[in-house]
Amino acid sequence: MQALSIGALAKATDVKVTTIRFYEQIGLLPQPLRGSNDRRIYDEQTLSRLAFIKHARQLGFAVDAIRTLLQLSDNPDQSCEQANILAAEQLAAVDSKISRLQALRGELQRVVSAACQGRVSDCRVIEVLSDHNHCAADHDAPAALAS
Amino acid sequence: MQALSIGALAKATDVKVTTIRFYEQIGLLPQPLRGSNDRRIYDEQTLSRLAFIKHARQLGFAVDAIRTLLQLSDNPDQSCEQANILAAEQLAAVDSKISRLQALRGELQRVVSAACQGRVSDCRVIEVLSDHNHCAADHDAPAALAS
DNA sequence: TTGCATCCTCTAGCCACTAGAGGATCAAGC
DNA sequence: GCTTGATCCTCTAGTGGCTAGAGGATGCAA
Repeated sequence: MQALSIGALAKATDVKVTTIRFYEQIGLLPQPLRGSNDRRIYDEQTLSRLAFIKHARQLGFAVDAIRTLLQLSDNPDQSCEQANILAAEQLAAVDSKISRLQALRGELQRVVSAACQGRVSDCRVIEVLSDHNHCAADHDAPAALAS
Repeated sequence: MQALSIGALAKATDVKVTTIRFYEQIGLLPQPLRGSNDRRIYDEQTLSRLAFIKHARQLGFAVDAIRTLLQLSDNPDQSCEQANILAAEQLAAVDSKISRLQALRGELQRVVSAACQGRVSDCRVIEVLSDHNHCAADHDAPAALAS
């Protein structure tokens, strides 16, 4: 059980120092011990917790979902039904994002293949963007997903 | 050439009133004429411009890219090379998002299919999240893309 | 005239960070 | 002992692309 500085924890988990402080601020990580110099001191339990958080974020879980997952993982006697639900929801969300992006991709592909060498006045890219009727299919991807 | 209120423009383009004002504020839409009551008055040119913006946003173009595209479309004598470049970049970005999400999906699929009926202490979902070594492949999707 | 819809401006909130100011402390080398 | 540079601290503000709400003015129909 060795003590880690915030920098060492950051290196060990590949999570930025500022992000670690942020996670503490929003309550994903507990308030750590402090040395006499006021610096944060972490143990390996926090390292595991941060690794868990990082992994869940990489899988696209929102902070609120991670909060729930952490709470579950802190109470091993609870039913894990909620964990299953959260994971299934996340899978569905990713699926829906993928299909939206694929529709988008088709549309963009058509825009790109219309590329021209001339002036804007003849430019198919601009033209296609100007006129939605050029579109083969509806594409209503919300900005947040598409960007 | 009929005059439109902001509400009418919103309805015609399916863009929210507040979003229209926001686009004006960040300079995507010009400052419109104002009636004696200080209300905004739009013409059909602005309607086209807003439709253009909306379409580009649906395709995932960032506001800065849209600014450039609009400037091109305002100057039909310019070369459209830049429009081609922007479209190609956007396609590449979407492609990369799709492949990251697909990697994610595989990972999540494994998490979900590990769903159990028992207690958290036996829960594969939590366990897989706890230990990155369970992962078949690396997945480093930045949060912004994955969420 | 009443009442509701629409409009106005301005400010703050969303998410998950990220960056920077302005300063304290530490560790290594001379 | 002194310098130098890395690391740490807190606090505030910025990112993108909106969205929501306060607090009020105006328009329009019954």
